[in-house]
Amino acid sequence: MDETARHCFVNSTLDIISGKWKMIILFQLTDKTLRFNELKKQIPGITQRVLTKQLRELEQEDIIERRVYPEIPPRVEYSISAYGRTLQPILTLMHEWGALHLKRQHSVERNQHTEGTGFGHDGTM
Amino acid sequence: MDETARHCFVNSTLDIISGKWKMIILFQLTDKTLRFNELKKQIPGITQRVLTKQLRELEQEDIIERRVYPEIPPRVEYSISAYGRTLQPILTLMHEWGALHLKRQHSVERNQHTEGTGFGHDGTM
DNA sequence: CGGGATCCGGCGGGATACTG
DNA sequence: CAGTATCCCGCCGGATCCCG
Repeated sequence: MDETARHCFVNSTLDIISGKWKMIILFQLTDKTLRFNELKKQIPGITQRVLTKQLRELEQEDIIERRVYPEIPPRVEYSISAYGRTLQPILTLMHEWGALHLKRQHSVERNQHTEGTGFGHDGTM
Repeated sequence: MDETARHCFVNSTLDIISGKWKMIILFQLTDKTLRFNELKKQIPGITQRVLTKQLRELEQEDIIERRVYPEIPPRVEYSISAYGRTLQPILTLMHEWGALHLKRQHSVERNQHTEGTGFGHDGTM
């Protein structure tokens, strides 16, 4: 089970961070604690139902912490857990790679409509 | 566009490597070139249609290369591109984190059925 | 051999209304 | 305020058949 199923480990990580709004949620919570509606305001376009679901999934994996204050009206605060912070190196790498990738995509598009079929084959980025 | 949309870059990376069979495909191709049916044999459970689709998606992002030999019967070989190899640091990190995460999950399960409600709160993994 | 064409089910995500 | 409860839809992945 060494060479055989390495992709399983990668996929278990992917399962946790895959989700349309998970990344923006994690970024919002990296440096601050937020209440449910504060979080919702920071994420335009998301609905309560979906925000709740994504938060529950992250909470279930111990990536974030949910603290409920027994008050009226209710107050619920979300924050990143210590365990969740261990994801940061991965997210940093993915952030850098993604930025380069988008740049690369743009240059490819430019080449395609200026050269037609010609290719540089540089591949060195 | 610095603090605002970092998650977009991460998501652009996620979009590329997310896909039920992408990881196992990449691992199969890391150290060797494979023909279509060879690849299919190495990935039990996948269908031709889906394998073709995942390969096309990876090819479109320049992660893998597809070489067609104009022979009869046809021969098509797939291999990782130089650009695809730039993903390796990310995959390595995700592999390590995922392995630790699975271990952690197991210990949590053990604690839950031996202690019931008691929690160690160690969080130190 | 390496696909493409067609059909299909499940699930992630969304819109809306209601509630302790 | 911070959710649940319904209903709904698009898309990814799967099964099956056909083709140069």
